Amino acid sequence: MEKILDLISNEVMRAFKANGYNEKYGKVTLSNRPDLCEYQCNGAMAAAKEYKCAPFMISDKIAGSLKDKEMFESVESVKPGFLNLKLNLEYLVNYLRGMEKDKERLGCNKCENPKTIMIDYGGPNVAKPLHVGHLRSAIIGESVKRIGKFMGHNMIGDVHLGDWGLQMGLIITELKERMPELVYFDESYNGEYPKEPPFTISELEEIYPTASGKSKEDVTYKEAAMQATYELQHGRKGYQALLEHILNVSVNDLKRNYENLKVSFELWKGESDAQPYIPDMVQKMKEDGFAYISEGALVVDVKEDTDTKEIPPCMILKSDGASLYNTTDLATIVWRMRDYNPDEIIYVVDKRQELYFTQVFRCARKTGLVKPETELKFLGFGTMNGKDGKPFKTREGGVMRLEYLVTSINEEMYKKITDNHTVEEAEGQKTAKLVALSAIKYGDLSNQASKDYIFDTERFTSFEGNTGPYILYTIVRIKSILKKYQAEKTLPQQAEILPAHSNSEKALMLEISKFNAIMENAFEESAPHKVCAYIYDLANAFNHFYHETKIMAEADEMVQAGYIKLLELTKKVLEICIEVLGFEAPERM
RNA sequence: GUUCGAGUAGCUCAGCAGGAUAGAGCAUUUGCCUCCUAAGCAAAGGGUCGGGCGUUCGAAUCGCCUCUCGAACACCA
Repeated sequence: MEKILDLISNEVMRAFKANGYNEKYGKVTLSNRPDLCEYQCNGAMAAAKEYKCAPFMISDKIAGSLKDKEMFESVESVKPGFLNLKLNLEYLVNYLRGMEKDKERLGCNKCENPKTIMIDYGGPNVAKPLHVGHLRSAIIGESVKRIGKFMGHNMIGDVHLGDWGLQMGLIITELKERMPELVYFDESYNGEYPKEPPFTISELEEIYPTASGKSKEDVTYKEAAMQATYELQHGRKGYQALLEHILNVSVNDLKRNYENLKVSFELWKGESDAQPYIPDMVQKMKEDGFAYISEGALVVDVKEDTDTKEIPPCMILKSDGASLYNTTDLATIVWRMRDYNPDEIIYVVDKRQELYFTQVFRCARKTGLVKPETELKFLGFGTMNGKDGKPFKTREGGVMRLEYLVTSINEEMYKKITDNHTVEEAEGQKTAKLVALSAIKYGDLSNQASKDYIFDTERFTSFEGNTGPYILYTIVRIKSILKKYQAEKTLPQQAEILPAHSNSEKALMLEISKFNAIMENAFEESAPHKVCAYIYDLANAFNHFYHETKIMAEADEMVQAGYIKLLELTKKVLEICIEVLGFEAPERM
């Protein structure tokens, strides 16, 4: 369906044109004076300059020719030159009926030209637990992906594991010290390696920090780790078998953690998957004359004439010939283009890496790794801070494990729920998990991704105001009425949404009608927070209506049935929205 | 130092292709459960939109200057 704002704009633009003015002045916006009107057009004041006359002369004329249009309930021309518009009830109701008919998408058209978009939003390291630093990337990336999918794009999420480099060597070295008898360390061994990993995830999570600590103090240990890394990367069989185990154990655990957050990835690729592409890529950059030696390192110039600041060259190989993060990221682009040929790649990464990614993107473009029209988008997010405004830490000052954070909020939530109601243990736990997740995700997503934000556990778990739980509560209220209605009667065949009986009902309808425009805009700007702001408004509008309207007590069957239809539509809109945000509502709470 | 970002109510944040009285939530104060879940609704107080200058009929929004804070600035990822 066409967006309602466009339909209105088109009508007003036609009126401008019909009166001999440039139609561009007919653009309509949402009213910022809801007490006066629902939509407004300020074009007359801008047009006054061009046509050298008083603004209200123009707005009067336009109002005159719009007055009889069935779209509007009222059109007023006000003082300097505002056009204040109110939508006709029938017109609005018809629009909602149209939305309702489109059961899956509620009138939100899929995009005309679906794109293949890869989205890189994980970045967890193998053998290290997820910590709060991984939260934003996961939450924002997942939501952007879901919004894209809803709009009809082919979205491919890639976790992009940190599974390459010294950390692997460190783990192997530590394992060797602890269990030198393992066959993986026997170079003469030729048989099959055991299927069972020689460690559990919790052992692995302890091994890495231990090894990392040792390597900082003990030079020999570090050298051993570097040697192990080298041998691993050059095909030592036993080590590669160990790497398999490390990956499997670690990835299983990561998947479990991400599942708890309702985050999933289409691809579980890692930095190691990019390594095979490096030699050819580097070779080609040299042959094509892009890469040259500067201060010993192999670099590609990426500065442009329009730069307002110095953009250092993109380094491809260190002066010792080793590859680095840039190399891996560029090589990752190589396989992504080769295997998926995406129209766009989105990186959901800490915003502090912006300059770095500017270099990588420019280098990829300049050296022809991507097509000229391939979009490389940096979606930087800000830091998650504690209540003191400084980066989020545990009470002891360490990095908080994500699992711990989630569990503690789950428990907090369970307490609140059981304080308020008596619920069965199992249902209470399940509800607590859903509500907790909404608190965490909404708390994050309702902020603009690019800004730092304060993760205030108390605020997020207090459930008042603009929070995830408030949204869920609204949905639960609707579900509750619908259930009650269904228990008592069946919806008449001819039931339809009827023209609003009150201001609050119309206000609710107006909110609902914005749905497709919001989704489209949220996708275009990769901005989940717009969806949050929308459902908050929608939930407010509903609660206002709910408070004024006794739905179950309504005597007129058809009026009541109309309310039920409106409630169903409201619920669907809310549910689609929280679905793209990445959480869901319980039946009761 | 250079560049980028931020500065809006006591606190956390919206608003920023210029528009009519700058909006929410929390906190504070006050009403509303014989009535579909009060995790709700209604209402009050609270602001020189960091400061200055400019463009404009009109600026939180655009331009310039300035102050404060944060971040980034080639061999880390």
